[in-house]
Amino acid sequence: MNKEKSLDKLETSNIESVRHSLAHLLAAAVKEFYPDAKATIGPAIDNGFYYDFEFSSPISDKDLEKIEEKMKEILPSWKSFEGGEVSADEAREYWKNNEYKIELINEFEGKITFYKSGDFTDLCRGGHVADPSKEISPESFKLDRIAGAYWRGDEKNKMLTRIYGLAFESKEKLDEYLIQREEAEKRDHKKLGKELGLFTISDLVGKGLPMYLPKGNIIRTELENFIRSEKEKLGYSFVTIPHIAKKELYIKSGHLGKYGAMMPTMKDENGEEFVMKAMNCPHHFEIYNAEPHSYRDLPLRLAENTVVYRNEKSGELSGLLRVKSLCQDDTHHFIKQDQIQSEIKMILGLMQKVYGLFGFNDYKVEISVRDPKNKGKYFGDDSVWQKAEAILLEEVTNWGVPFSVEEGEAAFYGPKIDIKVKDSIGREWQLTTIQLDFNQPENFDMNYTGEDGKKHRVVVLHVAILGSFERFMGILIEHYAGNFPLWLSPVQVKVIPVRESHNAYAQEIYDLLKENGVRAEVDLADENLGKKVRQAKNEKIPYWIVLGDKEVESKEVTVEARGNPSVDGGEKLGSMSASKFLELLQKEIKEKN
RNA sequence: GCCGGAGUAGCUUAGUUGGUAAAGCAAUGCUUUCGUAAAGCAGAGACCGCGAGUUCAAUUCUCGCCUCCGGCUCCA
Repeated sequence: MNKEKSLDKLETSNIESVRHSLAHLLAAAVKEFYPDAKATIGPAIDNGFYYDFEFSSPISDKDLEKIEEKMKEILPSWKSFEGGEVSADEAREYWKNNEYKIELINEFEGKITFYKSGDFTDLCRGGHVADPSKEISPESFKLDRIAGAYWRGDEKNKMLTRIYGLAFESKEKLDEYLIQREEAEKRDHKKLGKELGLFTISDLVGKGLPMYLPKGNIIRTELENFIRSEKEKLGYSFVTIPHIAKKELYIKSGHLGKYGAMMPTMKDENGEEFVMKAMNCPHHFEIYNAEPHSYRDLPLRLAENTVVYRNEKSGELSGLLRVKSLCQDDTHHFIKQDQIQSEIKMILGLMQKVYGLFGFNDYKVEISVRDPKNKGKYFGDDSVWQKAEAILLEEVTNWGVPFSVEEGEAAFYGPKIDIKVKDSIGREWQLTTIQLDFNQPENFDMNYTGEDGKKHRVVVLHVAILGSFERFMGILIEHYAGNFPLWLSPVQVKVIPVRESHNAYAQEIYDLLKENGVRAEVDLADENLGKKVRQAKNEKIPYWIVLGDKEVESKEVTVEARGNPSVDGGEKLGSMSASKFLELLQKEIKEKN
């Protein structure tokens, strides 16, 4: 066991060396075609490597093929990586035409090292394979795509051209990855959303403004009802707010100063400026302040499923995952300081219940804390922060899941717990967020009367469990590959008569299902059974019932289930009375599994 | 916003070295009445993303714009 583990580790570090070595090879090949291209940096990444260049004229995808061929041509001549150390002056002289390398050299403290393979020398701290010609198979890597990337990741800097490559231990692993990626793309929520009639985005309405089609709206409504009822069980109070507010509200909250560019504004006939809400906190604060509060009222949890509007950078918008209008399952918890811990425990409990129900196992937990080197940019005193961070840490530790602590990622008003889930092509999206806020209670002067009869400051928790219905649904579509569990399925049962003469019985069964709250459809089309079954399967409907002479005579229904969607053919459940089937459906819908 | 790619019937795609477009599926009509992943036939359906320019002629070439995809940056 131990031995295996250490072997794995060795392999991992070896593949990193391979990927890093390939980045050098890529730069060498690029230099062959574009001698004046400036190579900047080129690290190994998860599935391969990349290298950023400044080209004097743009290159495109079509150029990748020849560069890849050149890499394969050079590879056999690379028998080693020879490293060495140089002085800063020598290094500056060698890379005198490359301002990017010069910038790096000027920043280096300590040794400056370079590595040479074949005719190509690069500034590099090391980590290569000993003999590329022997240790790298030309079949195990492939240039993937081309992209723009700012120098040092800063949008104020010049945009460079990044070439991404894929690299694995073997050709087989590379092929496997490519097939996997292809499979993942099939469950893309944008593609399935269209195929299954879930949502649409109209150019005329505007980009980033998705609209739910009837079937998608069923899923959304079910999600909304679900999260509402879970919150109501825990004693949350639901409220409703308007979607615009006077500019002054956001000046007071500080949002306008910080995020004004992302908040659409409008003027009324008197010239008064209103802002479309991009967050709900200030409205909920005003609801809190509408009445005096006693310590006996706390925790007070104001919840709402409500749409916010955010002007995102246009290149960022993507299907349901990044949009301009999104409905949050937002909650603001108004609590006493000594309730922070129990409240977070409760919220994490709710979150685990929700994630568990959907079978989300592949998520990342982050605790975002202050940047310890820059405490000044956060609100509140040290002791409260330390306490708050300790509580988050303790609660997440108790939970027992792996997590990372992200320094400097806290909100200016407090630390937070963020949960990120991957989409079908591996990108991470934040869903749940739990934020501890000591700033806005001061700002909005939010108080309660304590046992001692004196005024005390409340603490606010900003919480969204699903995050936004849009993003959650996007992730859910990909997670289930469109095969939603029964309770979420837009169409739960399709009634399929074998021949026209069975239509009346089919209609009768359909009516029965509808009357009992089952979302059913009846397929009366003039088509053969095979085609109707095929359609039901393509529509990813969980159950369909086939009705022919046999069923009409026995007064039963023959039930088939979608079963395991990855294998052909449904799962035949046999014949039963309609009432028995209805009972099974209602049980499954209720249990939501 | 920036870099690269793309936009042809509802969908998936073909095509034109410049002469306004082809197919399958879907939809419609007729035939067929069928027991488990696509029955047959027919007609219809396209300002070839939008706007300019070049040309006798532009879906095709050039420019601008819009939208989408991947990436960068950002993300209360």
